[in-house]
Amino acid sequence: MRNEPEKKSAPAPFPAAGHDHRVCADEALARADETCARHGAQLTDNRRAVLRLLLQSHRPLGAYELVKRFDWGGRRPAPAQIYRALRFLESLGLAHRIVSRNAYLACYAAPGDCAQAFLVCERCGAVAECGGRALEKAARSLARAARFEFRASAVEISGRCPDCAPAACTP
Amino acid sequence: MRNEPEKKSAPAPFPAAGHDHRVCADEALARADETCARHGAQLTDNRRAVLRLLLQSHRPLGAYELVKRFDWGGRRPAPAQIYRALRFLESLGLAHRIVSRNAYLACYAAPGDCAQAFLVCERCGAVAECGGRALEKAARSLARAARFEFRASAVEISGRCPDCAPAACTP
DNA sequence: GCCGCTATGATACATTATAACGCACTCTGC
DNA sequence: GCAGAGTGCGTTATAATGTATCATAGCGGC
Repeated sequence: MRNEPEKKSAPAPFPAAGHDHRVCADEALARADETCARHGAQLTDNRRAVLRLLLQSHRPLGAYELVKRFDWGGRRPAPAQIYRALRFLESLGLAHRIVSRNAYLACYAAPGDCAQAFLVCERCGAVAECGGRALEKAARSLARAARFEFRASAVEISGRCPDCAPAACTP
Repeated sequence: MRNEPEKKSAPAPFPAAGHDHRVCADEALARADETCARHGAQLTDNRRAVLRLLLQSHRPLGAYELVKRFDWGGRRPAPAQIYRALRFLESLGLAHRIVSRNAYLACYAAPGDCAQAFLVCERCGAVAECGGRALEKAARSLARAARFEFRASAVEISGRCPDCAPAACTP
Protein backbone atom coordinates (compact mmCIF):
# COMPACT_ATOMS: atom_id res chain seq x y z
CA MET A 1 0.00 0.00 0.00
CA ARG A 2 0.98 3.55 -0.32
CA ASN A 3 1.92 4.82 3.08
CA GLU A 4 0.43 2.38 5.46
CA PRO A 5 2.95 0.98 7.88
CA GLU A 6 0.77 -2.13 8.27
CA LYS A 7 0.96 -1.85 12.02
CA LYS A 8 1.17 -5.52 12.92
CA SER A 9 -1.52 -7.01 15.08
CA ALA A 10 -3.62 -3.91 15.36
CA PRO A 11 -6.86 -5.74 15.77
CA ALA A 12 -9.46 -3.06 16.24
CA PRO A 13 -8.86 0.30 14.56
CA PHE A 14 -10.50 2.81 16.79
CA PRO A 15 -13.40 0.76 18.02
CA ALA A 16 -15.38 3.92 18.75
CA ALA A 17 -18.27 1.88 20.07
CA GLY A 18 -16.23 -0.85 21.69
CA HIS A 19 -16.98 -3.51 19.15
CA ASP A 20 -15.56 -7.01 19.08
CA HIS A 21 -13.96 -7.83 15.79
CA ARG A 22 -15.00 -11.47 15.51
CA VAL A 23 -18.55 -10.73 16.37
CA CYS A 24 -18.91 -7.95 13.87
CA ALA A 25 -17.17 -9.94 11.14
CA ASP A 26 -19.40 -12.95 11.66
CA GLU A 27 -22.46 -10.80 11.77
CA ALA A 28 -21.40 -9.05 8.62
CA LEU A 29 -21.02 -12.34 6.77
CA ALA A 30 -24.40 -13.47 7.95
CA ARG A 31 -25.92 -10.18 6.87
CA ALA A 32 -24.22 -10.53 3.52
CA ASP A 33 -25.98 -13.84 2.97
CA GLU A 34 -29.27 -12.28 3.88
CA THR A 35 -28.71 -9.25 1.75
CA CYS A 36 -27.84 -11.34 -1.27
CA ALA A 37 -30.85 -13.53 -0.78
CA ARG A 38 -33.05 -10.49 -0.51
CA HIS A 39 -31.71 -9.16 -3.78
CA GLY A 40 -31.78 -12.48 -5.55
CA ALA A 41 -28.01 -12.27 -5.94
CA GLN A 42 -25.50 -15.01 -5.36
CA LEU A 43 -22.71 -14.72 -2.88
CA THR A 44 -20.47 -17.05 -4.83
CA ASP A 45 -17.25 -18.54 -3.52
CA ASN A 46 -15.24 -15.87 -5.23
CA ARG A 47 -17.26 -13.02 -3.83
CA ARG A 48 -17.46 -14.54 -0.41
CA ALA A 49 -13.71 -15.05 -0.35
CA VAL A 50 -13.08 -11.41 -1.17
CA LEU A 51 -15.57 -10.28 1.42
CA ARG A 52 -13.98 -12.56 3.97
CA LEU A 53 -10.56 -11.08 3.26
CA LEU A 54 -11.94 -7.62 3.73
CA LEU A 55 -13.65 -8.60 6.94
CA GLN A 56 -10.51 -10.26 8.25
CA SER A 57 -8.41 -7.21 7.67
CA HIS A 58 -10.85 -4.85 9.26
CA ARG A 59 -9.11 -2.03 7.49
CA PRO A 60 -9.20 -0.95 3.89
CA LEU A 61 -7.29 -3.08 1.45
CA GLY A 62 -6.22 -2.19 -2.04
CA ALA A 63 -7.37 -4.40 -4.86
CA TYR A 64 -3.86 -5.68 -5.43
CA GLU A 65 -3.45 -6.35 -1.75
CA LEU A 66 -6.47 -8.57 -2.10
CA VAL A 67 -4.91 -10.24 -5.11
CA LYS A 68 -1.88 -11.06 -2.99
CA ARG A 69 -3.86 -12.34 -0.05
CA PHE A 70 -6.28 -14.37 -2.05
CA ASP A 71 -5.43 -17.95 -1.23
CA TRP A 72 -6.12 -19.94 -4.30
CA GLY A 73 -4.06 -23.06 -4.18
CA GLY A 74 -0.78 -21.31 -4.78
CA ARG A 75 -1.90 -19.32 -7.78
CA ARG A 76 -3.06 -15.77 -7.78
CA PRO A 77 -6.27 -14.54 -9.28
CA ALA A 78 -6.15 -11.87 -11.93
CA PRO A 79 -7.06 -8.35 -10.88
CA ALA A 80 -10.24 -8.48 -12.91
CA GLN A 81 -11.49 -11.24 -10.69
CA ILE A 82 -11.05 -9.16 -7.60
CA TYR A 83 -12.51 -6.06 -9.16
CA ARG A 84 -15.59 -7.97 -10.22
CA ALA A 85 -16.16 -9.19 -6.73
CA LEU A 86 -15.56 -5.73 -5.33
CA ARG A 87 -18.02 -4.18 -7.73
CA PHE A 88 -20.59 -6.72 -6.75
CA LEU A 89 -20.03 -6.19 -3.05
CA GLU A 90 -20.17 -2.47 -3.47
CA SER A 91 -23.37 -2.62 -5.44
CA LEU A 92 -25.06 -4.31 -2.52
CA GLY A 93 -23.44 -2.10 0.06
CA LEU A 94 -21.44 -4.97 1.51
CA ALA A 95 -18.21 -3.15 0.89
CA HIS A 96 -17.22 0.44 0.37
CA ARG A 97 -14.57 2.10 -1.67
CA ILE A 98 -12.39 4.59 0.16
CA VAL A 99 -11.65 6.84 -2.77
CA SER A 100 -9.00 8.85 -1.05
CA ARG A 101 -6.92 5.70 -0.67
CA ASN A 102 -8.06 3.59 -3.59
CA ALA A 103 -8.93 0.95 -1.12
CA TYR A 104 -11.89 -1.16 -0.13
CA LEU A 105 -13.47 -1.76 3.21
CA ALA A 106 -16.03 -4.30 4.28
CA CYS A 107 -19.23 -2.86 5.60
CA TYR A 108 -20.03 -3.82 9.14
CA ALA A 109 -23.16 -1.81 9.47
CA ALA A 110 -26.70 -2.99 9.20
CA PRO A 111 -28.12 -2.63 5.69
CA GLY A 112 -30.19 0.39 6.54
CA ASP A 113 -27.83 2.76 8.23
CA CYS A 114 -24.54 2.34 6.51
CA ALA A 115 -21.84 4.52 5.08
CA GLN A 116 -22.70 8.08 5.73
CA ALA A 117 -19.06 8.94 6.17
CA PHE A 118 -15.63 7.52 6.77
CA LEU A 119 -13.02 8.58 9.26
CA VAL A 120 -9.65 7.88 7.70
CA CYS A 121 -6.57 7.90 9.89
CA GLU A 122 -3.67 9.51 8.07
CA ARG A 123 -1.12 7.69 10.09
CA CYS A 124 -2.15 4.08 10.48
CA GLY A 125 -4.65 3.87 7.66
CA ALA A 126 -7.48 2.67 9.83
CA VAL A 127 -10.90 3.63 8.65
CA ALA A 128 -14.12 3.80 10.59
CA GLU A 129 -17.44 3.94 8.93
CA CYS A 130 -19.92 6.10 10.70
CA GLY A 131 -23.42 7.24 10.26
CA GLY A 132 -24.67 10.67 11.03
CA ARG A 133 -27.85 11.89 9.47
CA ALA A 134 -26.73 15.45 10.01
CA LEU A 135 -24.11 15.08 7.35
CA GLU A 136 -26.41 13.72 4.75
CA LYS A 137 -28.99 16.29 5.61
CA ALA A 138 -26.46 19.06 5.16
CA ALA A 139 -25.33 17.57 1.88
CA ARG A 140 -28.88 17.35 0.61
CA SER A 141 -29.71 20.88 1.50
CA LEU A 142 -26.51 22.06 -0.12
CA ALA A 143 -27.49 20.24 -3.31
CA ARG A 144 -30.98 21.62 -3.20
CA ALA A 145 -29.68 25.16 -2.91
CA ALA A 146 -27.62 24.63 -6.06
CA ARG A 147 -30.56 23.13 -7.94
CA PHE A 148 -28.59 19.91 -8.01
CA GLU A 149 -30.31 16.56 -8.05
CA PHE A 150 -28.84 14.60 -5.16
CA ARG A 151 -27.95 10.95 -5.69
CA ALA A 152 -25.31 10.07 -3.21
CA SER A 153 -22.72 11.67 -1.06
CA ALA A 154 -19.28 10.45 -0.18
CA VAL A 155 -17.70 11.95 2.85
CA GLU A 156 -14.19 11.14 3.90
CA ILE A 157 -12.79 12.80 6.93
CA SER A 158 -9.08 12.58 7.39
CA GLY A 159 -7.16 13.05 10.57
CA ARG A 160 -5.87 10.91 13.39
CA CYS A 161 -7.62 8.01 14.99
CA PRO A 162 -7.68 7.80 18.79
CA ASP A 163 -4.70 5.44 18.79
CA CYS A 164 -2.62 7.75 16.65
CA ALA A 165 -3.64 11.16 17.93
CA PRO A 166 -0.69 12.72 19.77
CA ALA A 167 -2.91 14.07 22.52
CA ALA A 168 -4.45 10.70 23.24
CA CYS A 169 -4.02 9.20 26.65
CA THR A 170 -2.18 6.15 25.30
CA PRO A 171 1.43 7.20 24.62
CA MET B 1 -10.98 10.16 -18.81
CA ARG B 2 -13.02 7.46 -17.37
CA ASN B 3 -16.61 8.06 -18.28
CA GLU B 4 -16.87 11.68 -19.15
CA PRO B 5 -18.39 12.25 -22.57
CA GLU B 6 -16.49 15.55 -22.82
CA LYS B 7 -19.60 17.34 -24.03
CA LYS B 8 -18.13 19.79 -26.51
CA SER B 9 -18.67 23.48 -25.95
CA ALA B 10 -20.47 23.26 -22.68
CA PRO B 11 -19.29 26.59 -21.38
CA ALA B 12 -20.70 27.02 -17.93
CA PRO B 13 -21.38 23.94 -15.84
CA PHE B 14 -24.25 24.83 -13.59
CA PRO B 15 -23.44 28.45 -12.84
CA ALA B 16 -25.43 28.16 -9.62
CA ALA B 17 -24.64 31.77 -8.78
CA GLY B 18 -24.81 33.12 -12.33
CA HIS B 19 -21.11 33.67 -12.68
CA ASP B 20 -19.28 34.82 -15.79
CA HIS B 21 -16.52 32.47 -16.75
CA ARG B 22 -13.96 35.03 -17.90
CA VAL B 23 -14.42 37.17 -14.87
CA CYS B 24 -14.02 34.34 -12.43
CA ALA B 25 -11.01 32.92 -14.27
CA ASP B 26 -9.24 36.26 -14.33
CA GLU B 27 -10.04 36.87 -10.73
CA ALA B 28 -8.80 33.45 -9.83
CA LEU B 29 -5.47 34.05 -11.54
CA ALA B 30 -5.09 37.37 -9.79
CA ARG B 31 -5.91 35.75 -6.49
CA ALA B 32 -3.40 33.02 -7.21
CA ASP B 33 -0.68 35.64 -7.56
CA GLU B 34 -1.70 37.19 -4.30
CA THR B 35 -1.93 33.89 -2.51
CA CYS B 36 1.50 32.83 -3.66
CA ALA B 37 2.97 36.14 -2.65
CA ARG B 38 1.37 35.84 0.74
CA HIS B 39 2.88 32.40 1.22
CA GLY B 40 6.24 33.33 -0.17
CA ALA B 41 5.74 30.79 -2.92
CA GLN B 42 6.44 31.24 -6.59
CA LEU B 43 3.80 30.86 -9.22
CA THR B 44 6.29 29.76 -11.83
CA ASP B 45 5.55 29.49 -15.55
CA ASN B 46 4.95 25.82 -15.21
CA ARG B 47 2.52 26.15 -12.35
CA ARG B 48 0.81 29.12 -13.87
CA ALA B 49 0.35 27.24 -17.14
CA VAL B 50 -1.29 24.32 -15.38
CA LEU B 51 -3.51 26.61 -13.39
CA ARG B 52 -4.47 28.45 -16.55
CA LEU B 53 -5.41 25.20 -18.24
CA LEU B 54 -7.59 24.29 -15.31
CA LEU B 55 -9.21 27.69 -15.28
CA GLN B 56 -9.84 27.56 -19.01
CA SER B 57 -11.54 24.24 -18.81
CA HIS B 58 -13.75 25.22 -15.92
CA ARG B 59 -14.36 21.58 -15.25
CA PRO B 60 -12.17 18.94 -13.72
CA LEU B 61 -9.35 17.66 -15.87
CA GLY B 62 -7.34 14.52 -15.39
CA ALA B 63 -3.61 14.84 -15.04
CA TYR B 64 -3.09 13.18 -18.39
CA GLU B 65 -5.62 15.44 -19.98
CA LEU B 66 -3.45 18.30 -18.78
CA VAL B 67 -0.40 16.61 -20.21
CA LYS B 68 -2.13 16.53 -23.58
CA ARG B 69 -3.30 20.09 -23.44
CA PHE B 70 -0.07 21.53 -22.19
CA ASP B 71 1.27 23.57 -25.06
CA TRP B 72 4.99 23.37 -24.85
CA GLY B 73 6.37 24.03 -28.29
CA GLY B 74 5.23 20.75 -29.75
CA ARG B 75 6.60 18.57 -27.00
CA ARG B 76 4.70 17.18 -24.08
CA PRO B 77 5.69 17.49 -20.48
CA ALA B 78 6.19 14.36 -18.44
CA PRO B 79 3.39 13.45 -16.07
CA ALA B 80 5.59 14.21 -13.10
CA GLN B 81 5.77 17.79 -14.21
CA ILE B 82 2.04 18.14 -14.14
CA TYR B 83 1.67 16.31 -10.87
CA ARG B 84 4.21 18.58 -9.27
CA ALA B 85 2.33 21.65 -10.36
CA LEU B 86 -0.94 20.13 -9.22
CA ARG B 87 0.43 19.28 -5.84
CA PHE B 88 1.70 22.81 -5.46
CA LEU B 89 -1.61 24.32 -6.49
CA GLU B 90 -3.46 22.02 -4.16
CA SER B 91 -1.23 22.86 -1.26
CA LEU B 92 -2.21 26.50 -1.59
CA GLY B 93 -5.85 25.77 -2.24
CA LEU B 94 -5.65 27.07 -5.79
CA ALA B 95 -6.84 23.78 -7.17
CA HIS B 96 -8.73 20.85 -5.79
CA ARG B 97 -8.60 17.18 -6.45
CA ILE B 98 -11.90 15.51 -7.18
CA VAL B 99 -11.04 12.12 -5.83
CA SER B 100 -14.08 10.36 -7.12
CA ARG B 101 -12.96 11.18 -10.66
CA ASN B 102 -9.21 11.38 -10.31
CA ALA B 103 -9.43 14.85 -11.70
CA TYR B 104 -8.39 18.33 -10.78
CA LEU B 105 -10.35 21.52 -10.67
CA ALA B 106 -9.23 25.09 -10.35
CA CYS B 107 -10.52 26.87 -7.32
CA TYR B 108 -12.58 29.93 -8.08
CA ALA B 109 -13.46 30.80 -4.54
CA ALA B 110 -11.89 33.41 -2.35
CA PRO B 111 -9.08 32.00 -0.21
CA GLY B 112 -11.12 31.98 2.95
CA ASP B 113 -14.30 30.22 2.03
CA CYS B 114 -13.31 27.53 -0.39
CA ALA B 115 -13.97 23.88 -0.93
CA GLN B 116 -16.34 22.66 1.64
CA ALA B 117 -17.88 20.29 -0.85
CA PHE B 118 -18.19 19.44 -4.49
CA LEU B 119 -21.28 18.73 -6.51
CA VAL B 120 -20.29 16.30 -9.22
CA CYS B 121 -22.63 15.74 -12.15
CA GLU B 122 -22.70 12.09 -13.09
CA ARG B 123 -23.76 12.83 -16.62
CA CYS B 124 -21.72 15.74 -17.93
CA GLY B 125 -18.88 15.68 -15.45
CA ALA B 126 -19.34 19.28 -14.40
CA VAL B 127 -18.30 20.03 -10.87
CA ALA B 128 -19.33 22.91 -8.68
CA GLU B 129 -17.47 23.81 -5.58
CA CYS B 130 -19.64 24.98 -2.80
CA GLY B 131 -19.29 26.09 0.73
CA GLY B 132 -21.66 25.21 3.49
CA ARG B 133 -20.51 25.50 7.03
CA ALA B 134 -23.20 23.08 8.06
CA LEU B 135 -21.37 20.25 6.36
CA GLU B 136 -18.09 20.89 7.98
CA LYS B 137 -19.74 21.37 11.30
CA ALA B 138 -21.47 18.03 10.96
CA ALA B 139 -18.23 16.38 9.95
CA ARG B 140 -16.41 17.85 12.89
CA SER B 141 -18.99 16.76 15.37
CA LEU B 142 -18.98 13.30 13.87
CA ALA B 143 -15.24 13.13 14.32
CA ARG B 144 -15.44 14.41 17.85
CA ALA B 145 -17.96 11.75 18.76
CA ALA B 146 -15.55 9.07 17.55
CA ARG B 147 -12.63 10.63 19.42
CA PHE B 148 -11.09 11.31 16.04
CA GLU B 149 -8.78 14.23 15.49
CA PHE B 150 -10.22 16.15 12.58
CA ARG B 151 -7.88 17.46 9.92
CA ALA B 152 -9.83 17.84 6.76
CA SER B 153 -12.97 16.61 5.15
CA ALA B 154 -13.65 15.83 1.55
CA VAL B 155 -17.26 15.82 0.55
CA GLU B 156 -18.31 14.86 -2.91
CA ILE B 157 -21.95 14.81 -3.77
CA SER B 158 -22.89 13.05 -6.96
CA GLY B 159 -26.06 13.50 -8.91
CA ARG B 160 -27.28 15.60 -11.78
CA CYS B 161 -26.50 19.22 -12.40
CA PRO B 162 -29.35 21.55 -13.33
CA ASP B 163 -28.56 21.20 -17.03
CA CYS B 164 -28.64 17.44 -16.88
CA ALA B 165 -31.43 16.79 -14.42
CA PRO B 166 -34.36 15.23 -16.28
CA ALA B 167 -36.90 17.29 -14.39
CA ALA B 168 -35.14 20.56 -15.16
CA CYS B 169 -37.03 23.20 -17.09
CA THR B 170 -34.47 23.26 -19.92
CA PRO B 171 -35.06 20.21 -22.09
C1' DG C 1 33.41 31.02 -6.60
C1' DC C 2 30.86 27.90 -3.95
C1' DC C 3 27.10 26.26 -1.19
C1' DG C 4 22.31 25.38 -0.35
C1' DC C 5 17.95 25.71 -2.04
C1' DT C 6 14.10 25.24 -5.22
C1' DA C 7 12.13 23.97 -9.43
C1' DT C 8 12.64 21.67 -13.73
C1' DG C 9 13.37 17.99 -17.48
C1' DA C 10 13.72 13.36 -18.31
C1' DT C 11 13.60 8.31 -17.89
C1' DA C 12 11.79 4.61 -15.92
C1' DC C 13 8.73 2.29 -13.12
C1' DA C 14 4.80 1.25 -9.85
C1' DT C 15 0.05 1.07 -8.93
C1' DT C 16 -4.72 0.89 -10.02
C1' DA C 17 -8.37 -0.41 -13.16
C1' DT C 18 -10.74 -2.12 -17.38
C1' DA C 19 -11.63 -4.51 -21.97
C1' DA C 20 -12.33 -8.48 -24.31
C1' DC C 21 -13.03 -13.31 -25.03
C1' DG C 22 -14.22 -17.93 -24.39
C1' DC C 23 -15.50 -21.50 -21.12
C1' DA C 24 -18.33 -23.65 -17.46
C1' DC C 25 -22.31 -23.93 -15.08
C1' DT C 26 -27.28 -23.44 -14.15
C1' DC C 27 -31.85 -22.80 -15.31
C1' DT C 28 -35.75 -23.12 -18.39
C1' DG C 29 -38.61 -24.86 -21.91
C1' DC C 30 -39.28 -28.45 -24.87
C1' DG D 1 -31.63 -35.34 -22.91
C1' DC D 2 -30.80 -31.10 -25.30
C1' DA D 3 -30.76 -26.25 -27.25
C1' DG D 4 -30.60 -21.57 -25.77
C1' DA D 5 -30.20 -17.78 -22.48
C1' DG D 6 -28.04 -15.91 -18.62
C1' DT D 7 -24.51 -15.44 -15.26
C1' DG D 8 -20.12 -15.80 -13.34
C1' DC D 9 -15.33 -17.33 -13.89
C1' DG D 10 -10.49 -17.54 -15.67
C1' DT D 11 -7.28 -15.50 -18.67
C1' DT D 12 -4.66 -12.28 -21.45
C1' DA D 13 -3.69 -7.91 -22.59
C1' DT D 14 -3.76 -3.06 -22.02
C1' DA D 15 -5.25 1.44 -20.36
C1' DA D 16 -5.13 5.00 -16.92
C1' DT D 17 -3.11 7.06 -13.06
C1' DG D 18 0.69 8.23 -10.11
C1' DT D 19 5.88 8.08 -8.20
C1' DA D 20 10.90 7.51 -7.68
C1' DT D 21 15.01 8.99 -9.04
C1' DC D 22 18.62 11.58 -10.86
C1' DA D 23 20.92 15.15 -13.24
C1' DT D 24 20.67 20.00 -14.22
C1' DA D 25 19.57 24.98 -14.17
C1' DG D 26 18.77 29.24 -11.79
C1' DC D 27 19.09 32.17 -7.80
C1' DG D 28 20.43 34.28 -3.46
C1' DG D 29 23.73 34.45 0.36
C1' DC D 30 28.36 34.20 2.13
